[in-house]
Amino acid sequence: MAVTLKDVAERAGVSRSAVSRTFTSGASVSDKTRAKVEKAVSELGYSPNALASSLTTGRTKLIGLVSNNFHNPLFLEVFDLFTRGLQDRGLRPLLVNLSNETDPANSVRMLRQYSVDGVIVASSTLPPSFAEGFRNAGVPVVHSFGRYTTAPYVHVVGIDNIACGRMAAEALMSRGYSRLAFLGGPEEATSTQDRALGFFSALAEHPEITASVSYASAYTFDAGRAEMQRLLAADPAEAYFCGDDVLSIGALSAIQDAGLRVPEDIGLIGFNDMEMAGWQNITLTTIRQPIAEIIEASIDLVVGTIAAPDRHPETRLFPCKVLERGTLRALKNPSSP
Amino acid sequence: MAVTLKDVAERAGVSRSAVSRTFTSGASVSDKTRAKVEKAVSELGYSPNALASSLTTGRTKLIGLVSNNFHNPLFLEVFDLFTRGLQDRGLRPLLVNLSNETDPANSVRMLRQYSVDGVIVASSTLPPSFAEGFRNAGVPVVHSFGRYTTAPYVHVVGIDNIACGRMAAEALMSRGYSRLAFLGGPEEATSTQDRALGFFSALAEHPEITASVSYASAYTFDAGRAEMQRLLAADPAEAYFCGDDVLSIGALSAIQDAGLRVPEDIGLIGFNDMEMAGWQNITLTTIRQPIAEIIEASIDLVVGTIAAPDRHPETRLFPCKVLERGTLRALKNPSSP
DNA sequence: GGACATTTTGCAACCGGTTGCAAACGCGGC
DNA sequence: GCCGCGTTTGCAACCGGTTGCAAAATGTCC
Repeated sequence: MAVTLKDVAERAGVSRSAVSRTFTSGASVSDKTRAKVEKAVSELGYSPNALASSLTTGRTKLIGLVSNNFHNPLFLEVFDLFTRGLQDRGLRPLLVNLSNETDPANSVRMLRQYSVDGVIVASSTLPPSFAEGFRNAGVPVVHSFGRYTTAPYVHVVGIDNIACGRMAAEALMSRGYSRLAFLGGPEEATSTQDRALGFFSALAEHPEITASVSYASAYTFDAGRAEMQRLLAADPAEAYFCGDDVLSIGALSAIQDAGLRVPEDIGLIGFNDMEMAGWQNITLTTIRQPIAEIIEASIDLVVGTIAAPDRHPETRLFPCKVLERGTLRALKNPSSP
Repeated sequence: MAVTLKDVAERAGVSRSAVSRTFTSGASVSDKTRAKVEKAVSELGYSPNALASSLTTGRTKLIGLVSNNFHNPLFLEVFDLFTRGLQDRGLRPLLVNLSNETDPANSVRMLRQYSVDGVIVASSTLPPSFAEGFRNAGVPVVHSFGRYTTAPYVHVVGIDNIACGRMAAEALMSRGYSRLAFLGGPEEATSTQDRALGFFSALAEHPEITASVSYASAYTFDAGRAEMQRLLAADPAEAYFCGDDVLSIGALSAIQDAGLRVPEDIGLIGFNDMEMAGWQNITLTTIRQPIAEIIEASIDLVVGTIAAPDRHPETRLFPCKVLERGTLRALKNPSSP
């Protein structure tokens, strides 16, 4: 059915090796045979079987793209960038959805069966041990959107969540809010832990500022809204740093429904800068995570590690910045008290 | 480096065939050798190379998942369902992002090089010819979210956009709106064309109802908002059927910013029912597209066609229904005029 | 214990490519 | 025409599995 190397060779009247060599760059083929082969190839519509060749070359150009984040709109952008970035380098993403999978070993086994050249774990909620599973199996791996560690065991690309927490605290203080709060995602998410850490460490130097903390049950609209409703019923703070944009939008809707004005009555700063945060019916002030750079670096790292497997694990963190929109008051004039 | 069949065979003291057979169901192996093999397997940590076996079996269990829809949040749900559905059947999605690719032939070639068992084209904006490219190459293919045709050349799974357009028109009329309009997506999208067709055909029987039409430049928030602003500046209709939820939300924001009330001043019905449509700050009345069923059927069809390649191309359309939320007035009592 | 049917096993060929190696070739110089 | 050199070519082995086939082992029945 499918046309193979042998068919082409026979048609062109050359050996199979000759055909193979016309397809591998750097091999020695005379112009004459190359021409014969190319003629036969186009007549027959041949294209080489990548999987068969991977058997001998040991390279499949398959990259496992593993994630458990199929509910955060930000990740649609992430998948878009990953797939295009990989394609541009001639690599193919084999997508693995971890949503209903708890045992990393299964994914490791599966991806090894397909002898992927490398793996990208794209998730801020998976534990580092997950990516390490691949590393232990000898598969080049990068943990994207992962947590910073001083002694990394796998490549990590992401942001400094602690610094971001600090940045959020400073943004709120510099706008004159003094009763602050952190509304985190699930307490067990390392991203939430780190952001809380940074947030409160920045506040430590400002005893005049009060701050409280609470956690939504998930990085979702409903969880953010529910938690904010609970907070409003008690004693709400003046400004909130929310763990995530989706959460923020949920919180925002609760505040608006309560008849309070944003940013006059309550200020809000989100995290991620997903596309929707900029929509004119939301205009969420948020901290932008440079996902394009993170993804670019992740791909670079995985490609580099495929080429040099013994390469030292590396951590690359990218700076975030506050994106001014409509849910925080204007900056206080720094010269006035 | 990697442990192979041969290693296991030597360790277990049996032939390579014996090892292979313990892994293929239905093959005859004695309990004794199976035990020996399994012992060796677990000692060595062996797992069979799926790609090597695909060479002889002709099955890779790889499914090309092709899409150009990486900006509509609905498609994150779509990818989630597809990847999980495929995984549950032991299939692996090889994701192809068509966003910067115009020539279908490239994708066809690439997916054939990886000898995928089948392809799912998930897009409402790609022309039928795209999916046909795979069919012509002898690859089982299903066009998900595709357009209905009476003489299908490939499997198509989706909805009846014409019926949906009609449904939207009826929803608006039954709520007492009489100056209607269709605000479509890009005019060249077949989904938009069909919905317009249905919409206006339902209106044809009601001369007392007036209706106009316009098109946003894309299925995006900004495009919806911009087009609605333009409409508001002229002579806006009383109720709009929008081509898509994202578009609707853009339009909604324009209406609200203009100080008009929804649904009192202007009614709005969207399309798709993406997660966000149900958020309490949106509460968009919309027509729900049963994506879970569509995806389930798509996977069934591609699996079925892999098993029986000569199977006749089939079209499966699923019914949509209006989802009552907050952007249309309440139903008019049918007994009153 | 022997004849026969049934199961289990290993051999060897094959899937579609790649690649080391040695033979064949082409070419310039004598 | 012959020699020596660098290129090009085909052979054959190999990558990691599967599978048809015949031989070997096992089981059954008398």
